[in-house]
Amino acid sequence: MEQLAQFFKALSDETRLRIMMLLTQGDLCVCDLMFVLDEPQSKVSRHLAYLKHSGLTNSRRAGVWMHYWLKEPVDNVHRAQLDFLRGQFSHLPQFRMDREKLLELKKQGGCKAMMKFKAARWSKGHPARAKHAPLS
Amino acid sequence: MEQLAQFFKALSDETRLRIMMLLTQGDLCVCDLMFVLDEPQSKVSRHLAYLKHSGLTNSRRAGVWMHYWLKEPVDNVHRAQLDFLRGQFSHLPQFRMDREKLLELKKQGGCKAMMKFKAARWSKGHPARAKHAPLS
DNA sequence: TTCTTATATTCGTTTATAGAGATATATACA
DNA sequence: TGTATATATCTCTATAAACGAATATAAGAA
Repeated sequence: MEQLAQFFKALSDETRLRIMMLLTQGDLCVCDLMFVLDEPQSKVSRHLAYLKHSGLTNSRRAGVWMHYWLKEPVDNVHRAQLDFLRGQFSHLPQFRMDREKLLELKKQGGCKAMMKFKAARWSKGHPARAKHAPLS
Repeated sequence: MEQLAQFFKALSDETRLRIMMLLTQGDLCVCDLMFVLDEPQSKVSRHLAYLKHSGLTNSRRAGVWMHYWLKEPVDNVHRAQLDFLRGQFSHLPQFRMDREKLLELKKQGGCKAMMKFKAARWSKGHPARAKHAPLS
């Protein structure tokens, strides 16, 4: 029962819910998620760590990138949980929008290309990066 | 999505999970739950209030007793949530034990009779009630 | 009215969680 | 060696939850 409660707790945060629904589409790296969720890196990373500790995801390093994906179910309860997520809620507006944004991202070359784009924008004076902008 | 996250949060506590599973058996009063869960009154009452605020239960006063039951689903998401609970987890050991204890309670005359029994025990010196015991 | 009972709510404390921003780590590349 | 990048972790702050104990409320009985 503790694991069931922990599963529910892991899904009780909207950011983690969105992450889990996105991971039903396949494995993703942190910057994919940063882009789709439009949330800061430390936030995304923290929630990914939470999901991993809850036994819902696995991760693997691929060079500089960390890839996360849904762990294979370890028992019938776990399997029922994942089926529930996948089957019942994918039509909710937020999840649908997230999926579309992810699709668009992939179409444009994935997060690698997108990060370059953002970096370019930021170097032109994005306030959160101003201190890293060229001095002249 | 907020309501989905709230549903998960409501079920992320083991006491509330046990209460929800017990309510799938029919409506119950607070003292039924105190007996089955073996938890103090304020704790049971607090979690019942939480479930009600989360939109998962309804309640009705019947004399001195408050009865709680599962709210009828208000939409398809809600219905899926309840089906999920009912369908997948009733075999887990804790829930099974709780159900058996509830059955036993009902067989013995319900919480009304049981409270009398406990009161009798307590008046003989149960530490938690010692201050209410007769002085001589 | 007063007493008892079933339940709700408040109080004080403790622990958990979420967040932003800063810093640390690990890999790749020059 | 650096240096840049992707990610993880830490620090600090704020808010939410959970708990037991105590108190309040509401209904019934005496």
